[in-house]
Amino acid sequence: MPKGDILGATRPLRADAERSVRTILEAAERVLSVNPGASMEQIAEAAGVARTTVHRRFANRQALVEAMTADVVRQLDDVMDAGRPETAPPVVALHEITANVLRVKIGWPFAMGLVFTDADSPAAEGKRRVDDRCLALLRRARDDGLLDAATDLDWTRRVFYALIGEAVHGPDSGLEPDALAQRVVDTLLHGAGPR
Amino acid sequence: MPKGDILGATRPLRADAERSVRTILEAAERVLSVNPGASMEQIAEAAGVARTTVHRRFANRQALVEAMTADVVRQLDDVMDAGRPETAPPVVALHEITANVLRVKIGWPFAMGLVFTDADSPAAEGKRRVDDRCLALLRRARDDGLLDAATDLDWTRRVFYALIGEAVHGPDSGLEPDALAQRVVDTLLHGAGPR
DNA sequence: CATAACTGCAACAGTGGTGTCTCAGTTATG
DNA sequence: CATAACTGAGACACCACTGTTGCAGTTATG
Repeated sequence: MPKGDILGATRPLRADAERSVRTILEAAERVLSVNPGASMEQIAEAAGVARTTVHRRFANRQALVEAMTADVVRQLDDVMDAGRPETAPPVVALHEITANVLRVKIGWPFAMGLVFTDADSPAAEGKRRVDDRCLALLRRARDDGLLDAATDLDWTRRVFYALIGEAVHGPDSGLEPDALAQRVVDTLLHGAGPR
Repeated sequence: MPKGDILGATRPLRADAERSVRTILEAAERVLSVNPGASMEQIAEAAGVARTTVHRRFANRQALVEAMTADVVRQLDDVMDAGRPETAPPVVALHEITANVLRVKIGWPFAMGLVFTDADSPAAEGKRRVDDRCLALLRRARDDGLLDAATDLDWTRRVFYALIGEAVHGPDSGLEPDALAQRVVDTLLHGAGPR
């Protein structure tokens, strides 16, 4: 009775089962983002599915959560690709990537939170890859004179993440991702001081 | 058998009991900052105290957590007072307050996290007071030309909080609070762009 | 120093979540 | 269309945590 998706050694799921998995993942995100300690029962209910079905697809809570973070990391990878951080002009890539990451974060706040706090999650190496590409982009930005030459890139990257995290909170979370991205990038580059 | 500290209607605790309360609060912070879902048992163990004693002082988990957040909010109040945000020069107050808040946050990361995420905690009105004073300080800073005239103060405040939150993470959390504060304020005012 | 307060320990019932199993009914798929 | 996969439902044992009580021994305090 193979449940884990550990290294694709399992036969592919039937189409409806695949759909179940998706539904459960999305319901879990909705429920856990409101109450991180919610029970499997509550998640199942939100997914419109029996609790046993959840356990059929995910051996335990941890497996479910790991699937969520893995999914989000995959989305982040896609988003990075779409932004062409290695080739596009730094400002453009920065804005593009920011807006798209915001989109992901708005839809998956819980999973994103985990990816960016739990250092020892199985999605950690994927996160590191994203970090590296982000860092490389910032280095390009600095070489272009967009950032101060003395800037600590690691700190800058963390500030960047923090700004993204902050942009989705509060009263302006309903704004267009592009508008939010504008604000984030502007703040990252210039702060709140006079121009 | 009065347990709650609700509105000081209870007889003052004996000196050793008072000490117990403190020990438990500090142990709870230590344990919960590592594992937010830790059991009362684990907290009691970390405090070097029987589990029943924890329950004697705090009716339930919620009461314990609320005591922690209340304590932290009180510390924040003190810190704000010490910074004289209404009278001292804005730059000075900003730096002073940042450094002191960092000190609090380093020692009480879990409770601080709650205060700044849970909007409906009983410490909410205390938090709002802190928010207001912070906002007033930023307004003074803007009037002094320290911030751009068009700056959205609410956004700036949230960025300020986020930067403080970020400063205590990562590899530099061991730095002097003053050095961290320097970095936070500098980033808040100028961002990462060229000067 | 006498008393009241505090503590540890052991035991207890209650609660809620977890993970598993079976089975009957439905649905996708070659 | 025959088969294999999937689902919901009910039931089950299990477990960890919670919150309370009683009691015997210790400690602060007037």
